Amino acid sequence: MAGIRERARVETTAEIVRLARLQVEQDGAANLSLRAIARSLGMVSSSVYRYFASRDELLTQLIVDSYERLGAAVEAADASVPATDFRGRWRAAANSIHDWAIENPSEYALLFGTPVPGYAAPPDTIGPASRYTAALMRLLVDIETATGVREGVVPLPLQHDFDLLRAFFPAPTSDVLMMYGMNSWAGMMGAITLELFGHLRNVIDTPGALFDALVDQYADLIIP
Amino acid sequence: MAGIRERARVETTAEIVRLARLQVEQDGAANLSLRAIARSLGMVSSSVYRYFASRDELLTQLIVDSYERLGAAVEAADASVPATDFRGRWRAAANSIHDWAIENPSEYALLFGTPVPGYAAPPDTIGPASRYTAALMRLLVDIETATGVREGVVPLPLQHDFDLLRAFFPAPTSDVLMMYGMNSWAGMMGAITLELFGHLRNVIDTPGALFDALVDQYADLIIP
DNA sequence: AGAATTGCAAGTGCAGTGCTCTCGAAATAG
DNA sequence: CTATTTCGAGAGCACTGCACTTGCAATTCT
Repeated sequence: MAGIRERARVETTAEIVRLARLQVEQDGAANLSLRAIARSLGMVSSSVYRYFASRDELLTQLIVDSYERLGAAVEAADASVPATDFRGRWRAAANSIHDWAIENPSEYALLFGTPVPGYAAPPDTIGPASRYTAALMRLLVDIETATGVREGVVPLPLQHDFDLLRAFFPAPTSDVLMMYGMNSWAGMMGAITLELFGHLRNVIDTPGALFDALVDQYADLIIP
Repeated sequence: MAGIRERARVETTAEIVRLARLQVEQDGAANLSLRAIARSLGMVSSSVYRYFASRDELLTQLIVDSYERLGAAVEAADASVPATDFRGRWRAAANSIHDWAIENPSEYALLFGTPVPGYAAPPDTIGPASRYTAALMRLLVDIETATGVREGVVPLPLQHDFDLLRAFFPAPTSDVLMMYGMNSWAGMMGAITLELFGHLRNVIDTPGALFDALVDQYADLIIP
């Protein structure tokens, strides 16, 4: 059952992905090339096609992998704090995203940077892509379940959007908290993007401190 | 004095930039090529070097142009509202960034998306790059000049960062307002980036409404 | 009229890209 | 122990480049 062939396939696939990630890191996702991977693998280009049907399929694999890793990091961070310590959970989750981005800048860029021209993400990516946001959403649900529903109104079109989002989660969440969640999500991703893509240079010398301070402000927003 | 040559030079330069922008739009900034521009211009590649010393210089010009246009849009929006209507000014400025991004997605991506691999922005870009933020900063200064200084403390490292930033502006601004400004900036850019790069798909059907709602929340933050 | 600007041709020196097809050697399955 | 599947290699197809320099002639400016 082990299968020397099966094992070889797994290893080669992993090696291809590893080299592809390296290539994306150095030349950007737009210049990912199966031939170059084959070359550094000491293989012939056609052989790589035994493992990935196309360049785009390989790219999709890279994206899915990165989303999964980010999602796992957020889930682990969230789980590492007592479930009722909402502020701690929020801080841990937010920091895990920030840390992951700083440690894997090219992967963050692959997920949240400029889309690759000519590449359209297939539906397979939707699930993995929503893993980290689902973790954040569960935190919101937990907060409101414990502390009571928030009163307040959001603009009508957003009410509909939030209704659709709520459908995917066990306990409902109020419009206001969802709105605060959006605020925090946008701010968090914006701060990371600005930092990682160099827009805080000559502006903020301690981006880590800025991020922490922002996360605290978001905590005040989502936790009563 | 008109100078047929001078005029031709200006026109050709503009045409090169126009075609370059088109190319960036279609294939991404990483694949910007002087040869391709020369081809669509009906010129020979070496001639383009009479106008731009290198590919990177052309790219820099593109970036500077885009920053200037964004800056001009924000300044115009800010100026189109009575100076004392702070909420109106904030809304106008924020919306002008959002609108500009939606109307010029590839330019927004060029400025705020993944940095071009192998390209380092020269110092010439710093000035233009800070034009739109300077406009926002002036709004903050105006707000605090009119409504009084905010009390409150921010983490120590940020105090230093804010001190350096303040040095560039006539009237000082409180740490707290600066912090709220950072919050709004990050949130705004984050929301636009998420929308433009497709991360709100399957999440929010009315991104415009979300942006407006966020801008209102930021207004509550920066305007007493 | 001399100087500067511009475009062209040609060249240097470097490459590739994605993807398909056939064929033989090996590993597995029956 | 044969039959099937798997996989790498090689060749090939269709498509093309890229950045940047040099020498020369025509045009425009001063």
